[in-house]
Amino acid sequence: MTGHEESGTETGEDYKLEDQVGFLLRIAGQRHAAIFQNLAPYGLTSTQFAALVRLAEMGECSQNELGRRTAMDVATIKGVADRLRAKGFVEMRPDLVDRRRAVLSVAPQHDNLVETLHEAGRRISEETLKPLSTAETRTLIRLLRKIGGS
Amino acid sequence: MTGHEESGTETGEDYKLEDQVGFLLRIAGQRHAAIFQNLAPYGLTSTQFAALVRLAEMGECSQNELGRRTAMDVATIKGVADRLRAKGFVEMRPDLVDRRRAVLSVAPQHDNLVETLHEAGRRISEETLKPLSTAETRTLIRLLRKIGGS
DNA sequence: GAAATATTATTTGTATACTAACAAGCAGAG
DNA sequence: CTCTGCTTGTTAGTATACAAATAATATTTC
Repeated sequence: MTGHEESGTETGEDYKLEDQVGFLLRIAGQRHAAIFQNLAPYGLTSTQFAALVRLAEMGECSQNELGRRTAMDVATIKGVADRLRAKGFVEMRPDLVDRRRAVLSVAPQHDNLVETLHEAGRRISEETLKPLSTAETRTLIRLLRKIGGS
Repeated sequence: MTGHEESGTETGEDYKLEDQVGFLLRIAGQRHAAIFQNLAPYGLTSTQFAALVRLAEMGECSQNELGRRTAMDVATIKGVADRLRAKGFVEMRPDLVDRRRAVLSVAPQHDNLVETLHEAGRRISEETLKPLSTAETRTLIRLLRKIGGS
């Protein structure tokens, strides 16, 4: 049942799953997720981390805008924001001007939180990129950004 | 509230979310998933596609082994296999030798399925890699394989 | 001001993806 | 043969991720 090479015709330029971008992207993402889980503070997941870092950068932000700035769907950012609120990292108050909006902000009691996050983030990226040289790292970042659409 | 640069000390080598591998991997994966959804035949998802291609390659295979060969967890491959069976692409029969096992195989009525899958797979990879040159493509594949752990 | 349009947040449904726990079966050591 | 350890498949729980639909509110256009 190994017959994917019936004859010597040119149609059989065999398709290798292991060489496809999508497959490799998934596997690289899996390894990164595993590293993240080991090194991220407070049990934050990768998306929770991203949303929190971005929110700290912006000070205050509506939920949907935070989603757009972290490449998350409206449904996804809702779940992430809910869990960040449940963990006490994020606060929510109604917007007095636009009554549709809820304004998110980082809970004030976490003062050096941002520094902790940045440091952890750097370690996580470093560990993920450990198999690469400095030049390769720069190249990978550049190419990933290109196929991501920017 | 933009204060992440309190002074001119060297601690403020600012952390850019957009430059982190994990963030870029997620976004690249999102774009690939969108392309996949547009070009994949029979409404197959990326993981369903991978499992099906691999199973066709192997002829027959236990569920767990198929998972290992496609980089999927036992819990993940179960869901994928269930959905492939529900769609009629995959059949399951008990293993007579090892009574724990269930042997999976591609349903026989889909004869040119593999060719269709390979062709679609090539188009999907091509579209995903469209922003890159041929040399860049080769480099990306190589670097992704490296950080994926092989 | 009223109507058409857009935005914000929510909810439902589907599909990965992992952990952890479990039962059943298999294989080797003693 | 029995005990131990391993593999196989299943289930439950948590967390992305997206589509699609909905309700409430803003904005734009006339």
